[in-house]
Amino acid sequence: MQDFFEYLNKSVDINDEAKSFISSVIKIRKFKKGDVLITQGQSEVLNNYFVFSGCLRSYVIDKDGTDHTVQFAIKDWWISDYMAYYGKGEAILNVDCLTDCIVLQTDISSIEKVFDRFPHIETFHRKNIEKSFVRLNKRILNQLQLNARDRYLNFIDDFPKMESVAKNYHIASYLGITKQSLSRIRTQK
Amino acid sequence: MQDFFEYLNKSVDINDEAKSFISSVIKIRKFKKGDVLITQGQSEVLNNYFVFSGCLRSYVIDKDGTDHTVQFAIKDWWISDYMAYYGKGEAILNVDCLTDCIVLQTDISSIEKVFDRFPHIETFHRKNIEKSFVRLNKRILNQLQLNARDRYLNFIDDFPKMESVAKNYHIASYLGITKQSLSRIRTQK
DNA sequence: TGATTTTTTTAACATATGTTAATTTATTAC
DNA sequence: GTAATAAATTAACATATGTTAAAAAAATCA
Repeated sequence: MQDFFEYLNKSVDINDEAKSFISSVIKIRKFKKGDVLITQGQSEVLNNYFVFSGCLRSYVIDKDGTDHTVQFAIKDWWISDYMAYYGKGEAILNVDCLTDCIVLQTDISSIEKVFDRFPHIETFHRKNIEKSFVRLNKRILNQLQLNARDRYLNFIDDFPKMESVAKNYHIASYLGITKQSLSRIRTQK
Repeated sequence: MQDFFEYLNKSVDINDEAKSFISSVIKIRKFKKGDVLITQGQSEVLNNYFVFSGCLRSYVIDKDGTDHTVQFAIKDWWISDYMAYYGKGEAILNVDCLTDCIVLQTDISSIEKVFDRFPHIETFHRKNIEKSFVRLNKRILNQLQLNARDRYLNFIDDFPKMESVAKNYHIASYLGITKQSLSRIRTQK
């Protein structure tokens, strides 16, 4: 929990009142490798997760059984199915643990209350989501202009730690190629 | 200008003080078809544009001269190079007019002041960007799991008006395919 | 440690999409 | 309205990536 306030404190002043209010609405949860936090098709997604340790992944399994990775998350990252969480529909994605994980669980209605009471925390969040938006813009651009090999090189550059924790086929699924193609790329690197 | 307050008023209460402050920091601008608002490589991007009428496009031209479209914008949409605008670097994208346009021009420092003085407007913006974030998540997912034909069908579904105003090759460049491929898809639809 | 399961690699072949170039159609300018 | 220019289509061929299947390597487990 202290970890979380340290993370917040890097960018925003959190007084005791905010601390105690936040503490009262969040929850630390521990998961095992393979545990599932969100399942595609579930009626709603109310939680957003902040990662203390471990690695999680959000992805969809399509009608052919192929999976497509939207996001990985490690320490200090947030993860959820944001299409359902912000968009208020049923879950499109699965979120599960690639390793044992410790996460902080927030729920949307409490977080909105936090924003209401502490506008500077809303500002902090707003700037974070602006950054996330920028990251996605860059990813779209990558997807549009780079071939598989360059996307891969980019990926290991952007997420150097990811190669050791995610499987080959997880990364392939993030890049939008098959594991065989990634293997091809990897050997002739 | 009145149009803009109507747009805001749909989602947020704007009192006279807010109105006059906002009026003092925004600017209506008219552009001709082909006019350029942002050029890739320019040292910074300080403006975000709200469209009253017409159609604009943001895109990058890569080293081979191929262009890749990030976004189209029509009435009531915002457009800029958000990687540079929020990310504070040099412009990665071009933004120009596909038709004659009337836009409202905002600049980032003034908008931050608006947010400071009127927190409910920041909330409004925050929710908007959450929605944009959701849209990009969906686009990533489309790009990962659909073939060119399905992406195209999706596109005309999402942006039914776009086909009449954007060129074939603009749409192709948004979908991540060549104009020839789109032509192929279109005829055998 | 050895057996089983999972993951990665390899290879032959298939397919979607890209490339080049020519032709047709539509748009713009005089 | 005609000429000039821009855009869209078509076709032959090229290439990146997908598919299927098998083999090799690595990880897990009893």
